[in-house]
Amino acid sequence: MGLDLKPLLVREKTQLESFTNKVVAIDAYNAIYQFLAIIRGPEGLHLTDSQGRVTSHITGLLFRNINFLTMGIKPVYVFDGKPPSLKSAEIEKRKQIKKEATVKYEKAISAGDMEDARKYAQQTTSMRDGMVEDSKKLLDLFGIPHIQAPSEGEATAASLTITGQAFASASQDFDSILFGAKRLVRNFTNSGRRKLPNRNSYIEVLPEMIEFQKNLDSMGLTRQELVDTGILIGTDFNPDGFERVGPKTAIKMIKQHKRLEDIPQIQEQLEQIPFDQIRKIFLEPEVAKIDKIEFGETDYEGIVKYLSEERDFSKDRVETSMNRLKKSLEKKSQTLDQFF
DNA sequence: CAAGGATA
DNA sequence: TATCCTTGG
Repeated sequence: MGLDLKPLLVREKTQLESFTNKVVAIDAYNAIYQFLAIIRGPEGLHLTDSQGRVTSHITGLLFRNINFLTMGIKPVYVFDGKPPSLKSAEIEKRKQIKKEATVKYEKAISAGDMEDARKYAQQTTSMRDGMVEDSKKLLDLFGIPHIQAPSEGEATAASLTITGQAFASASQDFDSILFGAKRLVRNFTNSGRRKLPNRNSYIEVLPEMIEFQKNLDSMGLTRQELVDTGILIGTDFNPDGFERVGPKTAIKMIKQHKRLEDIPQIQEQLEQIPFDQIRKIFLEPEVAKIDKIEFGETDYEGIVKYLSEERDFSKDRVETSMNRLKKSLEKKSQTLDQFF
């Protein structure tokens, strides 16, 4: 599960419109994963093409990017590279959860409980061969740039906000803040409704902005202290955190003692944790250095062709959406022309 | 998730 | 017209 910084952060409601003309570095895995988890048929199975290849992530990317481009938002997708070796415990943990979810899914199916089936199917979500390639191919057709991070994608996304090449980084995970992202935007989508895990009740989910400096100020911490606070709570690199330490206790400890080494009550546990290496992952992350982010032209026909001919999307449906995008951009450039 | 038809 | 519900592949 990610890092539970939520209770400590100032999160401000925002809207997609305030990102017009801004470059936003999107955590590609995070976005694709979300699509894979949520875009499913009635029994919890993915959408697929006639060859049985999953297409849920492509559907998600198609419509979301149409919306971004329509609004003049400039998305840049950042893909994960090789995870730091310290992440292996967390990765193993996630695998185990998926394994258990698979069993529960099958049980729910044979019991005929479709609601449960869906729930557990979502938890089995995993990235398969080809999905990254599919996604990159679609982005290329859109003319949307994508960046390969050497290691954690969030680290590279954060660095783009620091160099000023991106206005914000978009992800659901709070790790971005430890990586120093100037702005993190969560729920970077415009559909407000999201169903609660349990019942058929819905809640409004709006984009929210988390500003780095504002948060350091409000917490009264330096970035180093924030990273130590994160380690106390538990990061992907020490997923279990510390016993009986949650967000509130963590920040209290750091405020009082400033650094992990100086908190008396955790010294025994601290010996088991490579905290210095974890600090380094967040404070001196390995990131891609990018000269200039280049946006290309959208190949409208190419997108229709790829999706309808190769992935069995309805040609009509894709065409309608692409035409709407084209029209809206033409209109925009016309009003701009009139201006000059 | 996002679109679009159904519904009131 | 605004919200609900189903569908997409």
